[in-house]
Amino acid sequence: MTRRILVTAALPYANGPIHIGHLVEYIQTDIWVRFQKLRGHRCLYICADDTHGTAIMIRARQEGRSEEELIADMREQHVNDFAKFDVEFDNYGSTHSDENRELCAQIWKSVTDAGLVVEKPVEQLYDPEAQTYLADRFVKGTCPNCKKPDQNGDHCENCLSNYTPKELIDPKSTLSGATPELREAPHRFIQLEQLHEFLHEWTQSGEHLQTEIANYLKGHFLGDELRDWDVTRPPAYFGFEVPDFPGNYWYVWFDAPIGYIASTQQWCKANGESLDDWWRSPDCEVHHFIGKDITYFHTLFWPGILKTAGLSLPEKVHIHGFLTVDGEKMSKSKGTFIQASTYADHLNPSYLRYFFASKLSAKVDDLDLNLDEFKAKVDSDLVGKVVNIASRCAKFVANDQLCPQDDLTVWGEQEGQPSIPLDGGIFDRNSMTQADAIARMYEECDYSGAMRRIMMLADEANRWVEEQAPWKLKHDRRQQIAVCTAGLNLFRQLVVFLAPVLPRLVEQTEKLLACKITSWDDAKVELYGTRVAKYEHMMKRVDPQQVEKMIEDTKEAQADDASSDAVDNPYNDGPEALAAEPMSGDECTFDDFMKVDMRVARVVAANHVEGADKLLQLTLSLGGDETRNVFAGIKSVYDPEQLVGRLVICCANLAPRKMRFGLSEGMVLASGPGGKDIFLLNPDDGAKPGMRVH
RNA sequence: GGGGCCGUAGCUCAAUCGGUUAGAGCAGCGGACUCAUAAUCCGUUGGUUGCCAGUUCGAGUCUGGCCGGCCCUACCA
Repeated sequence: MTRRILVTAALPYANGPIHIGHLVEYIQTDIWVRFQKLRGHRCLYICADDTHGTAIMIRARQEGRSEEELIADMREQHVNDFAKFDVEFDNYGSTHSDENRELCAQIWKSVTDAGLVVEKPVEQLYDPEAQTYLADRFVKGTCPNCKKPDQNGDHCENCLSNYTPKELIDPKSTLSGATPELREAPHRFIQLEQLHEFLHEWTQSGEHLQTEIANYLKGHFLGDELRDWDVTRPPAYFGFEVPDFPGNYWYVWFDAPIGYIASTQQWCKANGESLDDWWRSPDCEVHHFIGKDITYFHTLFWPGILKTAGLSLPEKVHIHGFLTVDGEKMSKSKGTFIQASTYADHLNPSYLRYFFASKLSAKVDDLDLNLDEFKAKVDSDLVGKVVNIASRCAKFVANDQLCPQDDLTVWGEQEGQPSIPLDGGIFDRNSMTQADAIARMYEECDYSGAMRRIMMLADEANRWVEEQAPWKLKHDRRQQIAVCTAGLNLFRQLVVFLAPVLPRLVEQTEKLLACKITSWDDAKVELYGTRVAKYEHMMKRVDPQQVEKMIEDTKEAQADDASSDAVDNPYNDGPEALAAEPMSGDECTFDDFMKVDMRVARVVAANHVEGADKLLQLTLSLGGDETRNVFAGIKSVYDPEQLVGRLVICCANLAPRKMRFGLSEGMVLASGPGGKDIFLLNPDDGAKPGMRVH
């Protein structure tokens, strides 16, 4: 039965380039779509740029051009990047389109008519210079709790306390530097709670979501009343004006998912199809692929809206984890924030498609890109196993033809004895049992399982070629061609299995064997008699130098990005630390400095403090009988045992301070923002306790 | 602080409903081969399934606790 399937990947925000983290999703989705198409289903891959919101507005202002210019530019970049990785959309739209404006209006009307919309006043900080309301992340000020300056609008990195931006002392807008004012404006909300029962049922039915996601929603949201969702913003805002609420705009998250439908609409117009066949038909399955960060929107808010508007609910929301590089979150300062274009400048995109496929499962787990593993996997699996089969067979039949069907059969010695296939039945076994098993894994998004199985088959094929040793059959040309024909058929079968992942390998194979691959069932049909082209390498091993260059380029791009006037230094230290804690403007006189008496000290005892979360109690020796009892907030990083005996720097004449746990008679010098990042200062070898620091 | 997910060989991952002696690939080690891109093939080393208890005829799998890691969230979800 032919299915009708509409597939979306999340809309990338038009505020930055595509990086390899994004690509996990677009490649995962692309593989699934290519698989469905290969199976003969009608399948659309729909995506678009997400273009609205304050961030785009601000950026356009900073660049001195219109939002439209900015997003047009960005869209072109995104489309180029995706194309480099063979991510093939049926339509790539934009949320800033006429189609989307109309659909937003229609859906808004449905939601309003259903009685889900209410208006409530909202107090928010307003930047009078930039003339816009400020989201928390656009406000900085002094923490009301610990008085630390330059903290974020909603929480303090120093004392970890939380507050609202209006509690901040001396708040400043990060957009203009102006002091924001507290203003009130009406917002429209969607009362999701009215859909509670439906959402509970839909999310918990076990059909539409991975179990861990269903559990998460149940534990986190569905146990309580669902909060009203604030879906409009007062000016200035870049977005669509709400028709029945003049001067106000839909919040970007209202119109973004509707962009899926708008982009489909564009495709329908271009192809003479009806939108209702894709979004209002029980015969069409809608599948969303998203990252776990936007779970809430796609599993509660979005189904609620679709249900209310009478549109198709997703058959499935496929949620994946984040990409880490070498086990850690991608980080600009570590040079692991690799952009798609930077990767494509140096390495073959097929490598990444295969690597991701080999690591993706149907679970929400994060997936790690370890560059050593990346090289090992690509070299071993793709070059050593799969491509190798072609490489070792094709040259014996180059510019010749594959043998006829009869030559692939080994007849019994005597009349009446059964015949067996030359390959011992490998091809038939694969097409009868393996093809379906692998297809099931693709369908269930268990790509890693599929890749594992395909590699097993590649091993088997290599073993068979080894046994047959076509290179030893020079005396028997006919047999040599027959063996190579069987080998190349095994190879081609594997290429069909890998076709969703490696479209370029498909093209190369089509050229080599002069026969198109258009369907999954091509894996079940052997090829005879076609002409074989001269063999050329289909894929090279990963060049470590290129990997190296990619990382270097990434670091450079980051450095350019961070500070254009930075002094040339080879260490690539990022500006983040300084930015997080700007330098004091006040000058310190020599006398001021001399007032602080810093000494080398040895930790002679260190203990946990009962009842204290962050403190350790240290006994410092300044040599002789001179000791200091000091409480230091370094428990999160240091164990008492590892501290005893080591040298530290302490401020010896700090006024003693009574603390809850006792008297602290000094301060141990350390650096870092706190939390897991605390670094004790220590003197070089040779220093003696009691020495003064000048 | 609240919640979720995870922990299996050096690395990446399997293991159906709880069911035989926990399996693969890579890396390592020993050999073979030389058609193939230092590719391939054969053999082999390697695990107290994070720890402790419980349920069971039987636990990697179920329950409780502990340890460790990751993530979300902390009233714009």
